[in-house]
Amino acid sequence: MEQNIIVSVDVVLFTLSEGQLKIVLLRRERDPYAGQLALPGGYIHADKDRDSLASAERVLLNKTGLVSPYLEQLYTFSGGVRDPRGWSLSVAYYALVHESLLVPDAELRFELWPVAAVPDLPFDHNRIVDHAAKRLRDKSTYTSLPCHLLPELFTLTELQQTYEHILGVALDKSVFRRKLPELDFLEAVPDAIRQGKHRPAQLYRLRPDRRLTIFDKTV
Amino acid sequence: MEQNIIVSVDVVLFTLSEGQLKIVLLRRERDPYAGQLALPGGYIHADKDRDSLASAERVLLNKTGLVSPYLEQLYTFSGGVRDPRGWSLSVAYYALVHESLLVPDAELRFELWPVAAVPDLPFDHNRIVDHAAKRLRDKSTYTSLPCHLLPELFTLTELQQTYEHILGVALDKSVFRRKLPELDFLEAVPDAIRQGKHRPAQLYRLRPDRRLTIFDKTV
DNA sequence: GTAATAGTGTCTGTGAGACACTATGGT
DNA sequence: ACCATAGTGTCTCACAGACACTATTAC
Repeated sequence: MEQNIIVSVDVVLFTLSEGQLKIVLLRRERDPYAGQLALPGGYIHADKDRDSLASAERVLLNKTGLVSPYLEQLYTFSGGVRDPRGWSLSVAYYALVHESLLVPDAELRFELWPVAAVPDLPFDHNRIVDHAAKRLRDKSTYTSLPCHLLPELFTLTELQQTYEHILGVALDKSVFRRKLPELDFLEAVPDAIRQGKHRPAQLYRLRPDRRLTIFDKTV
Repeated sequence: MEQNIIVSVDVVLFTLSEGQLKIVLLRRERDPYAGQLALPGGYIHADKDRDSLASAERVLLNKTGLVSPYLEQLYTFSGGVRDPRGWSLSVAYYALVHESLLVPDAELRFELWPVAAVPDLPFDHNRIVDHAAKRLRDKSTYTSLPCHLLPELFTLTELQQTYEHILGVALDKSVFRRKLPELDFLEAVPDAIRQGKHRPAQLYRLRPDRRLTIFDKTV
């Protein structure tokens, strides 16, 4: 049963920075494509990893130093031509984190690139990024997914802007505020008020038991 | 780079029979679990298969003798405990065919089981079936997916009944007929009329360029 | 004629969208 | 006082749902 298949995971790690959707890329340390920017990825270790999700968590921790609160399997890419080493299969995941978790580190050198301007990547990583961005956008139209790009506490205006940045369209404030509470995946944090130059705003957080709420309507 | 991972594909093949959603199961010829009912599946052959989709097509052809007009990747299942032979990874696919394509064959012995009453299956095949059924139901609420369970030509009433069988709810005839044409994934076949005991019905077919139409509303 | 299925017309309530409005802070 | 942002009220149009209606066949 000699299959000679290279089995790995790759992770598309999204964050929102400077009002743009961005992903984490890092310079490959080894061949093939040593020195080039690519997605965080690595072999599945059958001796260490419970399953491919655990592999993705391990890769993410090793390469970016973080544990993502949201990590979901995206799609599996495979074939004989995607990796010069031979027939390969990669289970792709995508993750969402708030920018503050991406602390620059001398050891872990990663870069943030806008999804709209990702450079040419080795393997079929551009295809993976496109697939992930489409999934994120599609799923954001009918789920609470964008919450995971925000810090733990956030205002409704910030949440609305997050949806707008991902979807690329302006949303009506009144409509947005009417719909979201009905879906009750948010809870107002008592006495938590965002102070600013103007009228203070109520802070909300994602209900712990509602990490991904699916709406029956579009947002 | 000795990974010792068993890499395979499994296929959940759906059809509609006797007004019920059913799947194809077959008796395993080899160990492990020889003689037991399980999903059609097999190793990925790196020397033969272009990618895992090609593996799924080959497995389907070998085990059921058919080429499915609709075949989509479902999810990848993996881990150290799902197969007694060791750490394994299976890319699961699901397919939809009209009942007429499932011709019983002396060589290829497969059985049709209602999704609502699938027996205990080896590996994590019950989980795969559940995942596939959920995907089919979810996706049927906002896409033209159920078309693929019908023959090439069908009436609007048959299409409506197909949606009803999958979704498990009754739909209003008038609403259904108002919505579907707007989505123009169907075309009326000129002079093709279904004759029966009563008023004849116009026959439709899926537009070849619209194999999977995604609605912006629910059906 | 009746029965049965195909296919259409019409009313109504809900809710998305548009947008004007009020509220509350800083300066 | 004014500005900026937070947050709400209200009108309208579109459309899903309900259901009654017409149309066309077999008998």
